[in-house]
Amino acid sequence: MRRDSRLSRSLHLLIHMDRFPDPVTSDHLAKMVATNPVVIRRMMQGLKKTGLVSSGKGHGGGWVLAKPLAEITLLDVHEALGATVVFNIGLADDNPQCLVERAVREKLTQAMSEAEGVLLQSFASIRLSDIASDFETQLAALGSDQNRLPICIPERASKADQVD
Amino acid sequence: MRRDSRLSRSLHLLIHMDRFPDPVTSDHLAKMVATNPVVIRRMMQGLKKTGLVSSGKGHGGGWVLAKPLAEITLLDVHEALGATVVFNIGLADDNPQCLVERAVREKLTQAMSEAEGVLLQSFASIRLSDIASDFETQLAALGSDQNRLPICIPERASKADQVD
DNA sequence: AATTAGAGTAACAAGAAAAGTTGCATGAAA
DNA sequence: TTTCATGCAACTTTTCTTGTTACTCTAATT
Repeated sequence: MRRDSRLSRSLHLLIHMDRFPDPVTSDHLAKMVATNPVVIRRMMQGLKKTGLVSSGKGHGGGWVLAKPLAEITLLDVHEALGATVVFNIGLADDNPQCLVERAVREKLTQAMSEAEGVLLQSFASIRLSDIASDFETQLAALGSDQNRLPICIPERASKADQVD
Repeated sequence: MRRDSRLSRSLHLLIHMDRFPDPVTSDHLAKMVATNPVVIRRMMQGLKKTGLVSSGKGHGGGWVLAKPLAEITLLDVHEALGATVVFNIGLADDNPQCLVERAVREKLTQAMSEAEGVLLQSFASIRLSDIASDFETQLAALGSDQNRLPICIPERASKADQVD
């Protein structure tokens, strides 16, 4: 089953953007997650509308965070993406007049909205800075053995620090 | 986004089957939910394997419940369908060596498995008989005004009670 | 025995949704 | 004025689910 990986992807990219001094282009972001720049732009539109990021055109343009990571929760990103549907389980509407079907829908709706509430509450309680510090901890644990390149390769490819 | 409506559909059908004296054919069930008999058979295979229903071939064959509704929970049906994926939210695997991506995956996995636990626990606590009695209550509330046909039309089309 | 009615199953077609791609317009900096 | 970037629309590709067809096997009825 095909799942929406935009939340996961944008969290990943937003944290990388925070570590970058300059605006990051869609091209650059696309390479980090092995996709096409247009896919990135499409995904970022929602984040821009809700004020999580901003974009600049032309020379030196690209994407920057509009808020510090500590002021962005997973719920903010989730909602900004317009990801309305959390569950993969759907309510059949095969025979709308049937009271049996309605009773089924009602019970399933109850159960699912309870669980959705739990998920969204978790999301609301997690800030991007929490994830970033998890990352820093892991990175520090690796010590100076940086040969493993434990981050996205394009992260180092800023103008000041060209790779290859 | 396309959601899996098999859970909803099979609950609906299982409750109708319970109200039927005889085995119900795939054809009959298919008409109730406006689909093809093969789709029904496919869906029922899992339920059969886990002993929720049984099937008979040939004349007078069809599907019957193998257990009373009170001994079947939503979780039983959910698992029997092999519906492993509960969420529509996926974990990107764009750059597996990246520690940022890993930190994101870890946090999302935590949040999602907590919510999944809540959902499955709800499912475990709801028996099909609970839904059936909700339905009976609604049906009784309608009184004798049965002209609205508040159930699937093919429900009445048993041999003993032919319609049209 | 022949017929009819059903499940079981494999292979294929249709549909839908997300992801990816291309091309071009627009705007900003060099 | 050229270059580099986003913005956007249209199209293609991919992938998954659902639906469909055709056939086999089995059991009851006639």
